[in-house]
Amino acid sequence: MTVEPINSRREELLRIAAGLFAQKGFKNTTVRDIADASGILSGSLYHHFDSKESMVDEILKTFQEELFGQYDEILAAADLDPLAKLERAVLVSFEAIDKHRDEVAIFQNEAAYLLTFDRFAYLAERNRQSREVWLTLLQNGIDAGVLRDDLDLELTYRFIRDTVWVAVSWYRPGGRRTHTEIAKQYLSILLEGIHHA
Amino acid sequence: MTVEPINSRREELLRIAAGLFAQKGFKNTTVRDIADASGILSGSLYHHFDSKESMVDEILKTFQEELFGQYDEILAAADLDPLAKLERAVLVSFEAIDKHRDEVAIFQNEAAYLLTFDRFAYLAERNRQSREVWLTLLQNGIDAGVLRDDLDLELTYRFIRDTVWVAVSWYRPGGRRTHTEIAKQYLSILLEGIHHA
DNA sequence: GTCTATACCTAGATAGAC
DNA sequence: GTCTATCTAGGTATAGAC
Repeated sequence: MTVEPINSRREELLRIAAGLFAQKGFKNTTVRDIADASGILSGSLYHHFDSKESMVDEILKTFQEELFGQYDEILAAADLDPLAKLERAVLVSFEAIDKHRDEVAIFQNEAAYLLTFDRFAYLAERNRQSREVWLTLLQNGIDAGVLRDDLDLELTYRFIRDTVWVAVSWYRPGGRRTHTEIAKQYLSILLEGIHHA
Repeated sequence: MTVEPINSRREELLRIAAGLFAQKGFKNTTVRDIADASGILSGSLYHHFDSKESMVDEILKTFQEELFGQYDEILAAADLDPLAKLERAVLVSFEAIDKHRDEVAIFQNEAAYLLTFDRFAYLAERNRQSREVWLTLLQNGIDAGVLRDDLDLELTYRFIRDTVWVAVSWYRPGGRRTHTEIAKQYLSILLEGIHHA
């Protein structure tokens, strides 16, 4: 006996829209595309949503609340040392790429464009927050003496951020390697380098 | 005394278009945007170019010929050992980000979309070629014993490719660090890792 | 080489019937 | 909750005057 959530149709439509936004881009996905993929006509979409913008807004907000909640937990975890926290943050990010591929791709590819609209100003705040998280993790590692202190912190942060999220452009679930395996190889390169010891 | 090339107006228009394509995306840049930025009306653009597609086509082709020419030189260089070749390829790539920021950004952000048109099929060929270059450089390093042999080659290739090119999203000439400084820090992380020795 | 004027199409969105 | 029908804006591209 399944309890049918009151908004299941709405969520289904958002799931379909997210797939298209991720694949073709927000601007390049028409409301007719979304309607076609959903088996209805474009006009009918407006019974569920105000606009195309509202759809992508809801998709991103829901996803980001979950992700940043996880980062907060890691930062607050009393039982993890700085290195373990950094590793955990990378693992959690790859988990997000696995579980919420469309949402990550939309945020990666469309944020710059969406930021030109007032209603998406909160995306800039999320970017700041993300920077805070990684910089804190790195600085704690340096202070504890486990991370190199001769590197430019800002560059290192960008290096990590970019390598993690850009993986969404090629990662596919069910591929040769699980997201955990990929995360571990990434961490190995990031921490130890590819130079032979 | 300057020799005015016969096509300078055409190149000027392409330069302006490239800036807009890089900043706003190909689809999201209208021919009216390009005309406005050039101080002419949209209809006048068609005196110089067949279509918007032709413009981006010419921008990408010109850039890629130069870049892949440089990679070929590195691969063929008899006086460089495997590690030096890898370093040189990274440096050349960051140089491209500095000198041809718009073109790199367009290739990074728009290739997936453009590939849906037949006329841009050559972009897939360039991707294959790029993969060949990095895989060869890495394999040569492993064979020579200077690079770790316990990593997934394909993942390592993607790691390098992504970290290098994604820098175009934040690098700005005249910033705190030159492209050469950035390339060297990147190489330091890539080769030695961020873990304290 | 650029402008004027415009054809033609596709986009997001709305109103009211069912 | 979906369909029919349609409005309006804005997009690419063209033709011919200047």
